[in-house]
Amino acid sequence: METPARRPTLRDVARRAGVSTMTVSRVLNGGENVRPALRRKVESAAAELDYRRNENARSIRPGQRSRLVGVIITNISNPYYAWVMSGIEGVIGRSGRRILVGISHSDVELEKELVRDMIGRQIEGLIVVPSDSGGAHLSPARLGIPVAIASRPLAGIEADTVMVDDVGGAFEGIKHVLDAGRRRVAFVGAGESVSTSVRRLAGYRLAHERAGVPVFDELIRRDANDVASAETAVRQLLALPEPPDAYFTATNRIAVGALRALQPVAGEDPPPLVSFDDFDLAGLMSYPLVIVDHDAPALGRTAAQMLLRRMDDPEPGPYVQVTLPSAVKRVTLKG
Amino acid sequence: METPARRPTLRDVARRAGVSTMTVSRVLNGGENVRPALRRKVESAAAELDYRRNENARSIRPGQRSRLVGVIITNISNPYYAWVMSGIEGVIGRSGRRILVGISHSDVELEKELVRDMIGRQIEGLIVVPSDSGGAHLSPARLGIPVAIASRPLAGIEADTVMVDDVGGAFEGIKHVLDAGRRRVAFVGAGESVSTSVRRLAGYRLAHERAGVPVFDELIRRDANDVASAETAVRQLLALPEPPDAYFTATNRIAVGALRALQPVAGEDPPPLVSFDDFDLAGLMSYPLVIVDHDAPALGRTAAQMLLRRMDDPEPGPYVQVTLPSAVKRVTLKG
DNA sequence: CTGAAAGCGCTTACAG
DNA sequence: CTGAAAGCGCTTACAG
Repeated sequence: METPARRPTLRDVARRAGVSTMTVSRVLNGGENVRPALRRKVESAAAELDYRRNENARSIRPGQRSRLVGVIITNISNPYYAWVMSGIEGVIGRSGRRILVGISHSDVELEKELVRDMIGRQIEGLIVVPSDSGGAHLSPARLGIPVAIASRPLAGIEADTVMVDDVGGAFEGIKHVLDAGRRRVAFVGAGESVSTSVRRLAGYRLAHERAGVPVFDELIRRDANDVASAETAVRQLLALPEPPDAYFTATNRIAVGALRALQPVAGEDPPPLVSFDDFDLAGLMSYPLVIVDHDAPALGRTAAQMLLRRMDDPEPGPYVQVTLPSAVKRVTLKG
Repeated sequence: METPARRPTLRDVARRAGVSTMTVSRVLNGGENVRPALRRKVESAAAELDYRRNENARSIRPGQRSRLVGVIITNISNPYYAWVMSGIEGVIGRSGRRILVGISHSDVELEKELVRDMIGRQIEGLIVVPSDSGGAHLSPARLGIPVAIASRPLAGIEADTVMVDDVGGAFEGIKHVLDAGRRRVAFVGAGESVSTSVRRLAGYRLAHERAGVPVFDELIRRDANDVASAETAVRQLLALPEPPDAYFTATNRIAVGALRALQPVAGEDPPPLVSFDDFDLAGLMSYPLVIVDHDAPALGRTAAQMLLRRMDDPEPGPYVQVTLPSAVKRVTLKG
């Protein structure tokens, strides 16, 4: 076993180079106003010791920025959020900042605790895919740092927000199957606490209203959150006396579950599936599909850009709300 | 515009509660040996100010732990790594620690920079899916903190390592199609720098050797890293004078690309596809598949557990190398 | 049970 | 160009 190996400090480097700590600090911060000879001495002393500045110590001085951004998402194992994260990381990483990541598992209490902890770690800004529609604990005014909200708008919170055109995308997708003559379109999504689902349901209703087609409550399932619960919900819809003649699924995970239930029993003219969000291999499925898609990495990139703008600019102006487009991307219905 | 809002400090709380900073510190650290009356005063002062301790300032004292773990992965948009991350997060989060995340994009220089930066931020431990097979910069002895390597073993590095039984899984999958009479099995994977691919190729060769079936170099493609490059490689294999009668793909992303090339031209008896890694909807594909699977979250969980053990135990003993099983999980070949 | 002093690793004025 | 002093927000001994 080696000894606990205290990490070298500024002072160690100074001692080794035979200069004051101030000179080392100057060299580390760009080396302005330091004689080249001294600078070289310091640089080689630092290299020999494998010295790495303690960023935490540095950042306790007021005015010093931590170069740390907090990102809280609800769920990392869902590929959709992984894509959002990828978009965030690209922008934040390129700005030379690091990411402190937290997973809320859609639990508001955990989300609050994550925020508090991150604030304690001196994040300069926060990007959140909120676990709920409420949330005064996410207010930038209260936290004292910029906040960008991704994916869902938050009631009564002043913060930059980016989301997807859920209503418009769902509307377009549903319209597609209504135009094709379908009259009993099922909605399979999550409950009222998931505001993307709420808005996609609004698009569903709107499309029916515009087309003058009645909505049947028995076809609306709001208890599907993942692959398994979606599969169950669709099986139950299939068992109705008068089953749906088309399906709308509010996320790609729900679409996967729905397909597991639908494909095995697909007959001559299977009820088409309208999926909000694309998924791998959608293009190879023999099952009739309408894919409503949007750009998940762009959601992350936009949130990150809004955050950086507000972090860098002391007078960034009023909060903005950006809605990214979502539209029917691919259709594999016959005819 | 509100004022820049200096965050409240220990001193602010002390002043408001009419006590010394020491008393506040004691209350914050559990409240042992503080008169209940004072403790309550401090607690309400802290609550009123919405005080949050500056963890960075706290952690500069020697002996104080940062409760921060670094995680570096090569790629976050690949669902496989998102699953690994999910496993890591579950274990680390439950231990009350936070995650500083870095994406190396398989770039060794960026990986080095990320490590250096994270060390500067006082991480207590590091989990890495390495971008390459080398890497003295990942040595725990050099870094002075525990390191857990996930997914690929690193030559000449003393560190806890967890990986998947690549050789065994590939062997079993290939054996399956050789037993079914296939004699020209293509290998589609990445190059020598991706050691999982290297080991899966070893399993491929071993299965051929054991079965006494020759390996044809023209059927081995090591230039597939993602969906698009895999699709291209398989198209070129299909154009060979004597095309393969089966395919092995080294990852699920490669499988998706291969399917895009194979399914549209599938005839009577399409060449079966052996995929290392499961993927969504594999169970619904009409294309003949052999799925070799392993537990990606378990890879992350195991790495995190190995790291925590070494972080908490000053004498954790010699480094361990854990190999998680991988086996044929599902077969949709006819007959 | 409570607090004044010293110090963690670094940087910001301020002298020279 | 260089460094001694003071201080960031916190905690660790040490007195009382």
